[in-house]
Amino acid sequence: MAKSGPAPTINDVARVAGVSKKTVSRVINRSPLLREATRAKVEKVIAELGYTPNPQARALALRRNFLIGLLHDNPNAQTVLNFQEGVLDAIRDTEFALVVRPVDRHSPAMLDDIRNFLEQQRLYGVLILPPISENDDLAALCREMGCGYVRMGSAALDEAEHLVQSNDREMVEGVVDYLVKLGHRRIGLIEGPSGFRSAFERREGFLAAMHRHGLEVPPRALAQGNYRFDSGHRAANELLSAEPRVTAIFASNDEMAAGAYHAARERGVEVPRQLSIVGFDDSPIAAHIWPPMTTVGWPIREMAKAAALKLVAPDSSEALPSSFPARLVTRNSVAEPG
Amino acid sequence: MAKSGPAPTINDVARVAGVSKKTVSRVINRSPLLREATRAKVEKVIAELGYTPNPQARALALRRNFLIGLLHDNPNAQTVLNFQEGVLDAIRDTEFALVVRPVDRHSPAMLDDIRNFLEQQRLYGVLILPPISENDDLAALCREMGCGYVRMGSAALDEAEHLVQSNDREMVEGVVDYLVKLGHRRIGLIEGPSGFRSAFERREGFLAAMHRHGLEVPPRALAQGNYRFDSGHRAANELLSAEPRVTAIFASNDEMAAGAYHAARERGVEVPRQLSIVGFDDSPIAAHIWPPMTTVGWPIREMAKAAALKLVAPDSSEALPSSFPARLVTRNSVAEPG
DNA sequence: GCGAAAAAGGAAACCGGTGTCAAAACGAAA
DNA sequence: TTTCGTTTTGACACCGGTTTCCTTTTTCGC
Repeated sequence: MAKSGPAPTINDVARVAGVSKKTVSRVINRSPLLREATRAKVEKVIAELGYTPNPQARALALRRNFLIGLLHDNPNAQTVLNFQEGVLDAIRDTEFALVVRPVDRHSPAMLDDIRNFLEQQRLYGVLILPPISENDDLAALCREMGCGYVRMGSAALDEAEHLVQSNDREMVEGVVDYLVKLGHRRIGLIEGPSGFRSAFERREGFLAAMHRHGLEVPPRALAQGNYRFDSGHRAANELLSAEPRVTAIFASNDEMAAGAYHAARERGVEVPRQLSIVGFDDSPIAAHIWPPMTTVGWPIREMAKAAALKLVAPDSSEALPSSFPARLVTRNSVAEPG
Repeated sequence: MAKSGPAPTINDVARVAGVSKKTVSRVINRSPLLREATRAKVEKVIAELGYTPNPQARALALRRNFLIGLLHDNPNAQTVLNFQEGVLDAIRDTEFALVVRPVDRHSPAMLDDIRNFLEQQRLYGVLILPPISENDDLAALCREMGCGYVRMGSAALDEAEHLVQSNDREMVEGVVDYLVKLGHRRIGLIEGPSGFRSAFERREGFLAAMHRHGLEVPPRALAQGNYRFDSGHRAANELLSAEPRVTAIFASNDEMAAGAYHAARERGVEVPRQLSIVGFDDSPIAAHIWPPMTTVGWPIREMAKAAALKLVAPDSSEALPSSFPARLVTRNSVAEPG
C-alpha cells in the first residue's frame, strides 16, 4: 500500500519480481504461455505494489484506445441518461470509458465539429443516438475515418452490425388497435417533426393501422408537432377545434402528449373521460402528469447495452438481438369514448 | 487530403517539412522560440497532411491526460445533462474530453469502484455533482490519489479552489418571504432525504425565514421526503390531512412538488386557489405540469462551466465566481391564500 | 542420461509524442 | 572578417506499454 508518489510502472513490477517487462506484460494480458509459478509470483508483486497499467501507454502501443464516444442531440434528458447507464452496464469491469459529446444538429459546422472530435480523440468507436443517428452523412463520416460506430434507431438504418433498433411502426399499430378495440373511431395524430425517421415511422404505423381497421384519417385529424411540449399544445388545439371532435389522440412522444393535456384542460375537456391520450417513450413526465399517461416504452437501457457490446465485443454480441420490442405502458389517460 | 490509411504522425510531418520532430512539436505547442518562416513552413505541411497530434502519445509523454471525469448520482436527468452541456461549453475547442461515470451511492463498494476507475483511467481531474459531491470521503480519495477535483454543492463544502456552489438556504428564505408577503401563514415543508446537504440547507433556510417572520412551524407542517415523486405524494398527503390545513407547501425539489400536485388533486384541493405549491430546481416537469409550477432555478450550466474551468484552467478562473445566485421562477402554482 | 522439440523468458525496437542540452545559425559589434 | 552573444534548431533519451525475434530452460521419448 505505497502512499501516492509516482504510480508503479511495469518496469517496477519487473524489477521487484525479478523478471522481464515482457513477462509482466504477459501476465497482464493473460497470455497462456506462462508457467503457473511465474504468473503467481508476478501477480503477487502486482498486488503488493498496487500496479495498474497505464492506459495511455497501452493505447499508444496498441494503436487503439479504450474510449467510446456517445454522440447525441436528443432533447429528452431521461432518454440520454438511460442510454448512458446502459452503456455503462456493458463496459463495467472493462477498461473502456464513455466520453459524451452532445451535438447541435442545427449548426452548419456539425459534421466538421464531429470530424475534429473524432480526429482529435481517436475514439475506439462511437454510439449514435436518435435523432442524429438518422443522419447518413454522419455514418459515412465514421466509416471514412475508420471509426467504429453503432446507430440506434426506430427503423433499419444500416447493416445489422451497425444498428440497434426498436420497432416503432409496429408499436404504434398496437396503440391504434388498442384504442379501436375500446371503441374509438375518430383518432387524431400529433406528428413529430418532418425529417425525423422516428416521426415518419410512427405516422406510417398510425396510418397503416387506421387503414387496416377501415377508418378514415381526414386532414383535420392530423397535426404537425416538433416533439416539444409547446408544439403538442398547439397541435392538440387544432385537433380539438375541428368537428366532429376526435375522441382520442396519439402523440408521437410524451412531451407533446403532455402539451395535449394542457390544451384539453384549458378547453375544459376531461382526460380520459372525454378524450383519451396516448404518448410515446415512457419518459418520466408520463408518470408524473395527471392523470398518469398511457404510453409506449422501449427498453432503452437494454438497447444501449446491446449497442455498446456490438462495438466493443462484436463476436460475443452476435447472439444479442438487433431489434428490441417496445411495450404498451397502461396508465390512466385512456378510456372508452364518452 | 490523403484518404484514410494510417494517420500521419509527427515524423511524417518532420520528414516532409525537412525539419526535426522537435521543431514540429514546437509548432504544435505554439512555442515562441521559432522563426516565423519555419513555423509557416511546418504549418503548411501540417495542413497538407491533415496531421493531428495523437492524444495518447501526448498524454504518455506529458504524464497527464486530457480527460475529465463526471461523477454523478443525481436522480434528475435534466440536471445531469445540463451539467454535461455546461462542461462541454468550457472545454469546447480544447483537447479535453468529458468521460461520464454514474455512481451508485448505495453500493458499499462505491468508493473502491471509484478508486479503481480513477486508477485505471488516470483522469486529469473529476467534477462531482450533488448529492454525491457532499461525500467528504470521496473528496479525500481524490486528494489522496492526486486527482484534481471540483465539487458542486449547495453549501461551502470545501476550499474555494475545489468548489462551485449555489446558495440554497438564502433562496429558500426568499421563497418563504414571497409566500408570507402574499398572506400565507401556515406553510408546510416537504423535506429532502436526511443526510443530504442540500436537503439540510433548504430546511434551514425554511425554518430561519419562518422564524424571522415570527411564524410557528409545528411538527405537522413538516414532512419527510426523499426527493422522489412518490415521496412527495405521500408527504403532501400527511400535510394536507392535518388541521388547520396549510395554505402553501414548499417542496425541496420539483419532483416532490409534482407529487404534491397529485395528492392535492386526489383530495379535490385546487392548486393554486386552495393550496400554493413551490418547488425547487426548475426541472422540465415544473413547466409541464398543470398549472405550471413556481419554483427556484439555479444556473446549472454556468456553474458547470465554472467548475470545469476551475479544473482545467485554474488561473483564468480566479475571476470566476465560486458562488452562483439562484432565482425565483414565477409561474401559476402560487396565489393568495383562499 | 541424452537429444530434440516445445515452452518460457528476455533484449531490443517501436508506438508518437516531449524534455534536455548542445550545436548551428544568425546578427551586431569590434 | 572575426568574435561574441542570442536566437533557432536538432540529436537523443524517455514516457510505459507491446511486439518481434531469439535464447534459455524444461519436458519427454527413447
